[in-house]
Amino acid sequence: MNKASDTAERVGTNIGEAYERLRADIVSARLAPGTKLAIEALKRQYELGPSPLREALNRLAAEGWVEHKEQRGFHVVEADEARYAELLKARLWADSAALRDSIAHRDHQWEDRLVLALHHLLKEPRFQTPDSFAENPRWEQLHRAFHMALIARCSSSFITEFCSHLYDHAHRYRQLALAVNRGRRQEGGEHQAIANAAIAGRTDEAVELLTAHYRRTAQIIGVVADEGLEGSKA
Amino acid sequence: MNKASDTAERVGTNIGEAYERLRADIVSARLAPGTKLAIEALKRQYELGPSPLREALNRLAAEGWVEHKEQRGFHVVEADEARYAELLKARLWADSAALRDSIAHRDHQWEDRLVLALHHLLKEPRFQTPDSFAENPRWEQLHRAFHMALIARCSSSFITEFCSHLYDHAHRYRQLALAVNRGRRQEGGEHQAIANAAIAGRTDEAVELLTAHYRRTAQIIGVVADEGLEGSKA
DNA sequence: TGAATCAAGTTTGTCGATATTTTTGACGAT
DNA sequence: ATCGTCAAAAATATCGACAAACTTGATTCA
Repeated sequence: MNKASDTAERVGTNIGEAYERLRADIVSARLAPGTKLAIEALKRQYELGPSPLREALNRLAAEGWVEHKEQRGFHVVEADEARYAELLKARLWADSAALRDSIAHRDHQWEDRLVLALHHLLKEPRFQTPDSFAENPRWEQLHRAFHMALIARCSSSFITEFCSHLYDHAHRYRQLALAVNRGRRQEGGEHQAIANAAIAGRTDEAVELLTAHYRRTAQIIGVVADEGLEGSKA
Repeated sequence: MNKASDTAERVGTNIGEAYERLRADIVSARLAPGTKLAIEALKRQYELGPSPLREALNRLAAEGWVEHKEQRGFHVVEADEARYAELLKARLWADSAALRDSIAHRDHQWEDRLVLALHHLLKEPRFQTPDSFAENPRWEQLHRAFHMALIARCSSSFITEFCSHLYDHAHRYRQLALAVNRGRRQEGGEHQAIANAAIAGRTDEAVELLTAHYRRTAQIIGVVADEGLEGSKA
């Protein structure tokens, strides 16, 4: 009788719920880096038993969201500048490779999906209200969809999944920065330009624009990690 | 009283044991692709309770070793040629990038570690007995250590961990192939040549040799995946 | 014969309780 | 005061039991 709501909410199992909610709370920075995730406390907060929570935490640990030390519980993984620099390097690299391969394998279906993703993204306002600093969650969702659409035709799902993974980790840093930085990014048609180059098959240009896009984001977040990884460019 | 052995075996927690053993059984192909991993059966086989097993399975699911469907349990993930092709592409790309960066950041400590890893690898016989097809597990361990030593100086741990992950998945395919193929690979000094080029700072040559090494392995395993990923070379 | 239905059996997902380990905090010795 | 020791408290890891979901196989109807 703990699913007492009257709305039809057949979401799934409790472990699924525990996983989704914990993950969302970590990525959105509602759970700060380093926070201890004690089972007893989580049980009260999420109103779930220990088993679903522990199983969810194990999955999150494997995905790099929480750290697990035997007999010492789970902690939200730290987020410092050094880690962000490593994340950015991996991202510049992985997304460049994925985009190159995706463009090389492009087809009409990919193109259509990309055009739509861009269209929807451009229509959506980035911030909740014109003068708030809180991001519009719907925008974030469309932003993610756009970036995934770019690399959708990459021929190795290991790589696209890796990119997807890195995207989420980067998103966490963006959210963490928002809580401090309160800078409001204006990206003047960057997404449009990337999509145009990709669709036209101008691979080098598309990759260049995409990496510049990431580097600019990184600068706003406030990390100087411009060295880049050797060989990330063609 | 279930740790009744008299030998001092303080390995750790049960979830650690469940994780290690399940993982080892999957990677070594003792558990075939597609095998159902029913909790009740595992409880008997590994003599562990359901909680450690479920937690371990959740971690393995996040790492791509098992698939989990809600209310339908866990299965060892399938291993077909298409997946192997995608794995190989990711590997060619990721290891090339990691090796380039590692060489760019090389130092004496890295060099020494690499030389030692190579030395130990060359000393160890590859197969258990001269005419068996079963690989020597100690050799496999040293082989892994050698490949990790190559990319150890890569400046993004996200990438090295990704490579490490891909290595293990590739290892599983190697083990699966051994059960059928029984081909005995002779690699005439390939590792030596890669290490030499890397230490000498001949980046392009080292990457070339490494990718050739992977492609040759793939051919032996029997998959034609030579297209490669665009942009994997400098 | 073949498809659909339904009940029995099996398995998953979940909880509460418990043993073991870690952490806390008080106490006393240097 | 500082350090070390030890007991009390808290937290983790684990188990066994149970409810809900899925699977199986027998039975019925066309």
